[in-house]
Amino acid sequence: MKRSKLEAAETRRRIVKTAAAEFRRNGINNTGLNDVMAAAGLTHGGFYRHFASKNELIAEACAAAMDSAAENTLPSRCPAVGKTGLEAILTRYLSKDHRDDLSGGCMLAGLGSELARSDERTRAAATAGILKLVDGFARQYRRTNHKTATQRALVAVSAMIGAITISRIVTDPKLSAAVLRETKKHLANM
Amino acid sequence: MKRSKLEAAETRRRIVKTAAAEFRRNGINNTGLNDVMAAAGLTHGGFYRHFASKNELIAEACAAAMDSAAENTLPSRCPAVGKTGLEAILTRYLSKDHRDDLSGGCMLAGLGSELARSDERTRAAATAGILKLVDGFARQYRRTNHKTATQRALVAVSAMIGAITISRIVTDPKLSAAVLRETKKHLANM
DNA sequence: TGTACATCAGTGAACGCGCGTTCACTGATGTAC
DNA sequence: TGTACATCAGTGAACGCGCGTTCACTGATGTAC
Repeated sequence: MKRSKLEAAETRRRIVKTAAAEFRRNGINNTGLNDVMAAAGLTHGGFYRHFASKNELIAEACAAAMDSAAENTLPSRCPAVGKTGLEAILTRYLSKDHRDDLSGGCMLAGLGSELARSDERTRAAATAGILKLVDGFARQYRRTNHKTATQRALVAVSAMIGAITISRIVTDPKLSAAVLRETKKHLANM
Repeated sequence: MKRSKLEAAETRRRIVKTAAAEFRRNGINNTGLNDVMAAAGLTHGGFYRHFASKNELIAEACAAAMDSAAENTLPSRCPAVGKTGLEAILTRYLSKDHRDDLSGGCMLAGLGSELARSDERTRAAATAGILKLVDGFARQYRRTNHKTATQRALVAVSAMIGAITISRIVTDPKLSAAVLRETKKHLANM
């Protein structure tokens, strides 16, 4: 049965949001359209009323996940007392909670090597998200000129993503915690 | 037709080595056993004479790729004149050549997010490789006590893997180069 | 404002395809005498 | 050392399954009069 335009737009948004979570939880390649549609409370047949292909959904889900990731680095979302914005970001990003939260965590850490093999559109969406992240991070370096701050932020974002990735691979819990702890310590004093 | 034990052992080694390259080139999930066996000059039917499952091959290929990665960080393999061992490692690892060499490059950078979802055996093999890498890297910090050197190496390895991953995702060549350049500069002065 | 019709979001079955895995078979290798 | 037989590495066809994609259908929504 046909739905109203409003309902349909809402459904589309729900599919993208659900996909962003499912892709991060199980990997893009391990997540079928059936899985996504079922998790969104739909049957898989209706998928192509909203998207031309799985790749289109991947690109949109990537953009959506990167937008929410960029929001997370906004200083307004880091109101912890007695900490600089930078420390707050590092504490949250390099936490065990983030490490253990695949579906809600940073898409770059959760899907990094799969994104590197994705098509141009998906990688462009990821690139835009990375730039937002880097910019938001650079703004935390007060009293530093813009160029230097951006350079530092590039390194910091790389290290953060690498640290979460390694902390998820490693089978030794102490090593996993050490990677997060040392990376956080290092970046806080950068 | 049956092959001699020597030939069979050689075949097995070839399959593992081929798999390590194919997995890195196309991703573990995107690489079928058919692809691996064909690239090794065999038909897929014989696979189960050598391995119990694809997961067994993944674990062995991971171990093999990590061993060769660890060898690459040995100072003996970095004989560049006028550079410290650390600089030589950073220059090679954070190069465009490495970024563009998927099948021969570091498995952690090429398959990071897929490894994080792999089974215990594969992740244990990756962990052993990471420890070797970290240890080899820590040894480059002469005149630094072992604990501090290891902590620095943990951060450096995280940043290196993150930087290669991001440099492969990003669609802007200048941004890609900047990530490598800045990460290298930062880690060299660490 | 009410009516008749076109649209199209969502359903559920079906498609071809490639995957991991199994199996009967072949024939050279390895072994027991 | 030679012979007879068991082993098993590799082949190629086949399996069941899940995937991305397509399609006929349904019936509420949106539109034209």
